[in-house]
Amino acid sequence: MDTRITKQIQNFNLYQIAKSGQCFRMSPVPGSENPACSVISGSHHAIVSQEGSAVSFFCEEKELPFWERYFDLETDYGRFLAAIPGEDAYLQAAAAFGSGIRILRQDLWEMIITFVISQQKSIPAIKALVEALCTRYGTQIESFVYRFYAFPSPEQLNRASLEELQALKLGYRAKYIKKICEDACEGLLDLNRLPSMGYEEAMEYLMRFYGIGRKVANCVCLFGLHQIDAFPVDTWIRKILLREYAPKSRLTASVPKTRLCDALVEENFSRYVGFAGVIQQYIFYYERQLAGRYSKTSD
DNA sequence: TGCCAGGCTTCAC
DNA sequence: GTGAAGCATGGC
Repeated sequence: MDTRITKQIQNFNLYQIAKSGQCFRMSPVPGSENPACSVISGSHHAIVSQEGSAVSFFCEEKELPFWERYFDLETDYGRFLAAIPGEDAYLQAAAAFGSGIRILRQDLWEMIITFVISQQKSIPAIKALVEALCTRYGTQIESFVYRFYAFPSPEQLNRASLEELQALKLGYRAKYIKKICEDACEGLLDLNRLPSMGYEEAMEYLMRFYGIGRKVANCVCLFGLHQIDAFPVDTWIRKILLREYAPKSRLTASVPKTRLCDALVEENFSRYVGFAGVIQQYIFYYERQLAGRYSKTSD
């Protein structure tokens, strides 16, 4: 039994969420009246549309609680926006620009594989590879609207040989994914343990696995475990830190840029206890959207 | 052709 | 412990 529920939600923008680079299976529905997106997470599917603060969820009735949790509807994001100090003009502008972003509560396993894939890839390329994995190894599901492929389980994905993964053009990431699948199937990577861990413990645990470094582990923590103190530093965030937060004297000093970025995150963003990851998403989205205005690199 | 993309592992020092 | 090199692929 499918249903349509409309809710009034503040600080929610479907378009911004879809473009925020945290999810890769959320796509605009062509020809829809209001901005509408098809969203797939794990083996769940919904159509979500928005008109002003009215957000409508089209899904099977029993799935509604899943999507309420997925979009983190219980959290007051206005509180985070209000906590940004006026003296940080860049952050003020970024937060105002992306004030409808939410940190999605996504599937842990899907986040691990997706962000291993994300290394040195553009967002459109990541989407294409994730979709290829789902189509090739995921279970086909008849939704209330159409057919789609669920994200493959560890067991399903582990059926792929290294050669098959390489054939999907995963490049050097293929061997990482193969090993992580083996570890997950053998219980070495215990997906049930991670949700009960704190941020530091989860980071340390995730980084033990082949192909998961600090940035990927942070993304998994933020988007798969809802550890919203996680602050992933990728090439875009690094660019912002060095341009907006590093005085010239520190740029010319002989301190390696990676170390400087660590210090800049600590000095400028550690104050946002309990929502640093939200702040990170604001600046990531802002930077990418502004870059997209001047080039076609942004999807 | 060269650079860049939600980086990581390996290796030399 | 640290920094550079090498890694696959596609888009611009």
